[in-house]
Amino acid sequence: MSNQITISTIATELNITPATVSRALRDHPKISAKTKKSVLRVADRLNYKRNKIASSLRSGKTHTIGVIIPSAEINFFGSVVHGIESLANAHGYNVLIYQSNETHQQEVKGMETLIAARVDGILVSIAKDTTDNSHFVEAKEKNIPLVFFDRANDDIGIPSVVIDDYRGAFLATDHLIKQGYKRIAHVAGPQNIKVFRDRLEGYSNALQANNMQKNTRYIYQGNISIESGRKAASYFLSQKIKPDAVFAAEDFTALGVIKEIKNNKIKIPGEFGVFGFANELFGEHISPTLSTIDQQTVLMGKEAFKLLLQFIEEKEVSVITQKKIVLEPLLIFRESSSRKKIK
Amino acid sequence: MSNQITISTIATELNITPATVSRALRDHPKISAKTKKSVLRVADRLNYKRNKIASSLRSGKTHTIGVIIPSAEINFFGSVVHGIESLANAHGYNVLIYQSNETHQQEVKGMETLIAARVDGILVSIAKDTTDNSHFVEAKEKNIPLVFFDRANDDIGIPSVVIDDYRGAFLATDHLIKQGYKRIAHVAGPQNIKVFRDRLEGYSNALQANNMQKNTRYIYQGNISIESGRKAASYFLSQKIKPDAVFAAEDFTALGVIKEIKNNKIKIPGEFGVFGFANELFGEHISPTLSTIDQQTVLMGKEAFKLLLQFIEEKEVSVITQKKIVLEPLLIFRESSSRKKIK
DNA sequence: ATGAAAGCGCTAACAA
DNA sequence: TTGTTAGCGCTTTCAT
Repeated sequence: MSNQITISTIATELNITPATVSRALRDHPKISAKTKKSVLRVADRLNYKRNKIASSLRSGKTHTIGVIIPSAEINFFGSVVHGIESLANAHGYNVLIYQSNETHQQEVKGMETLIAARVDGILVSIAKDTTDNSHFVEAKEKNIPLVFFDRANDDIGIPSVVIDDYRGAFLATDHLIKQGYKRIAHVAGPQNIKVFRDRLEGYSNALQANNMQKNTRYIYQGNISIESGRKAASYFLSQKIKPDAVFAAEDFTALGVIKEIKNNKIKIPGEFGVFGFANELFGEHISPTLSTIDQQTVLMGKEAFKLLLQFIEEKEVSVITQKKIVLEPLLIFRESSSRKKIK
Repeated sequence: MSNQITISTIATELNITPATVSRALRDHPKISAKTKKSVLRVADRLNYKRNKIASSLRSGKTHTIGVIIPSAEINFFGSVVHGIESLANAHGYNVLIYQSNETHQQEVKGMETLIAARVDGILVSIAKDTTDNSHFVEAKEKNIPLVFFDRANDDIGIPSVVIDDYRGAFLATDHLIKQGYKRIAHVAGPQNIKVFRDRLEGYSNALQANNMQKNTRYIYQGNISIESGRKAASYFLSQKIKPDAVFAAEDFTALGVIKEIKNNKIKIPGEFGVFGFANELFGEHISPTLSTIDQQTVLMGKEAFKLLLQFIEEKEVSVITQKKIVLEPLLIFRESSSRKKIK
């Protein structure tokens, strides 16, 4: 820790000034090739490493971005972070992670912490609990580059990268209908999160587009868990006219549905169809394999970073402020949604 | 970004010096309660936030730790990061993530980047490809607090938090034997990673402890994938005297084994037993449900951070340098390893 | 209990 | 093309 090599060390050794060393090190155009070479040589020999803290203090740029996710334990976010990180590192940026644990309070704290750390920009996937958006609005007013991914809010002029949840839901529902299922039910996710509202809407409109009646008793309000999938299935089966298929807002819910339906000795697929959403890993390993929708997580992370980088590099943040990147949902057709039982 | 509130702003307003403000803000004992109160009040009113960059530059502490993981996309690491982060934030530390993508080269780059970012300490889970440890040794020599988790190296005097892979493997194998399986095979993981060597050893010793003969034809060198599990199973089934159970070094491998064995119309459990390792999410949702070993990921993350924090706070890094925390593997008995077929 | 002054290491305007 | 000088905002001796 002692005896740090600084630009002064190099300057002294070469009988030039620290400023020249600094310029040479950053390949400043007005420094002679000769000086650059000798500086680089000495720097290399002494194994000099620029002190980024000092550099940040002076330049005001930390080359660090912050990422706020609900939880690193959720596969989806780990995967998006993977995408963010890979591109960020390639561009010389570090990534600070902060978990909101789905609470508004920790999300606010995360914003404060990251801003206090003087990150150059922040990527956020909004917590389930968040209804008050003032912490985002404030950041925006402070001109801190901010981009949402997946869980976005379109109402406060902050750009985002999302997938087309509406379209994914529409296509999944439509697929079930085309397979010949007649009474499609839906297990919805928390409606304060936009992605789940969109999925519900996609489901509804697909019914409508196929001249099928929307039945409120075929919509169950779930909460992203195996258990709520089970409950939804029980509820559906308790009705006089039972649904014969379910589009679940999310894979774990779909899994719960499958378990409960199988418990009742109803055959999936054939007698009953199921479609999920998220392409969780387990989907292709359960029986029946789960039809679902891939959200292009790694790509989403990369696009989010790219968009943020534009904001960081633009002087006028406001210019591209309404930008929104919508990725295609990729439908994955497996056994659970087909009409014929695949053995 | 302009017009930042600094300690000078507060100082001017109160007609005191920045030094006093700085002290008051950090609750320095020799500052009068009255001064503290007024400083705090003004700071609050102006919404002052300490500039951590400047603070770091001056004090030499960034209150940031770095974490190097093979990939954020792997569930296990996401979960450990979750543990690290939760405790780090509670202690006022930020967490910088770096992914090695299992390559030695990126791991070295990660160390350099994090050191350049002046993190206060680094947590590492070693990349699959890494055989040369000089980048760790150098960090140690520079007195940079360093702690390994899960993928550790015991030979270079760096503390670590791991689970007892040997014991987990021993108990899993022993369990299969106690269930009545007679010819237990093993699908090993990459032997340059210590955890997999330990698991192989635990397997071997469990056989020995039960007076069962070790048979090299019952050991298949896999590489942590479904595919290698399938290949291992085919290989085992091709033998004259076939194994009747498999302890797989990892869950995905176990899944591949199960798929292949089922393909051959052999009943699991009953005719064939399978035990995995890692407690991946899918294990409880496949059929048969997978017996496996939980690695206490979140706890591991927390313990790793705690240990690192000790190092950061100790002046003499060398004192506790040989510390090693070994967590208990938690065996999870499900259907795949029982002797009677559970319907 | 507070002030004065120096400086962490780097960058950037201005000069030369 | 290079040097001079002045900080970025904070912390920390050393005085008082």
